[in-house]
Amino acid sequence: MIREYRPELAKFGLTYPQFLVMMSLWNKDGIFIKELTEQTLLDAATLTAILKKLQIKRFIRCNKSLSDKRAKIIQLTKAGENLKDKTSHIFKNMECRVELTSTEQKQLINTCHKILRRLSR
Amino acid sequence: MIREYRPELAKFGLTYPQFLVMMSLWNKDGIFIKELTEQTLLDAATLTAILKKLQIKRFIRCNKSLSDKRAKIIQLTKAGENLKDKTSHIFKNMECRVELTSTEQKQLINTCHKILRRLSR
DNA sequence: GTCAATTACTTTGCGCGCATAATAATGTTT
DNA sequence: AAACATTATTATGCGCGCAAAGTAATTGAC
Repeated sequence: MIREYRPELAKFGLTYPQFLVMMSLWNKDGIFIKELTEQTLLDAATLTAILKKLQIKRFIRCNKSLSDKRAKIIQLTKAGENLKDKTSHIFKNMECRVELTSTEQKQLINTCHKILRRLSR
Repeated sequence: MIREYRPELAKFGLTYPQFLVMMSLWNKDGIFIKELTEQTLLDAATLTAILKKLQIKRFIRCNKSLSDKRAKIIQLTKAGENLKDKTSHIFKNMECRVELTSTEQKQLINTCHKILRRLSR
């Protein structure tokens, strides 16, 4: 599925993991990297690299937090915000191509969560 | 799941993709890289790199085919064959940890195949 | 038989994914 | 207040995963 996302996302200069981060920020802007690792399940080291790329593309800004100087606050730029509507069709199209019933979708997500839970204890 | 396989596989000097290739060869030895790409769903370029590593570790041998000098035949060494029994517990342990009922397993595999089929047309 | 198209594989290059270790700021003990 | 542990993030290094381009051998068309 990630491979299939590639050509469409490439039109907006994004890879799938970068898209994941953007989706997380569209859902909640101005958060710490810590929170991003929880939302995306991406590793902190991986995120550092991805955020660097998104910064170069001017989709996000990273500033040191004043309350905790270790932490960084990740914020969308105007261009980053605008990307949300421009890319909203991509997920819908994939959902359509994959053609799972809502029951199948729920079952799949449910099974994956079950596996994750059992492995992480 | 791949991450969880890592520590156990590392004891035998294998990564998960390398293990995938070995499993394929345990199932059918002496095949072309072409057939390995179909069995493992790994890219040919990716396989080239993985096979190089397995060769260095002396688990496989690669020889040019006589009937078609473009193709390479991949064969298990004795050490490679022996690894099969030594590692047979690894998959079983994972199955046990994940604890899916056989219905859930079938559903999951079925759904994944469905997605693959629909994306590749 | 010759030449173009196809096929099997390799090379290169980039972006993760993650283990490990480092750095710097914050919390906690004593 | 000093020493230690913890936390947030970054740096380093290796192994894929895969697109794109390259090489060599084989097949197919004429």
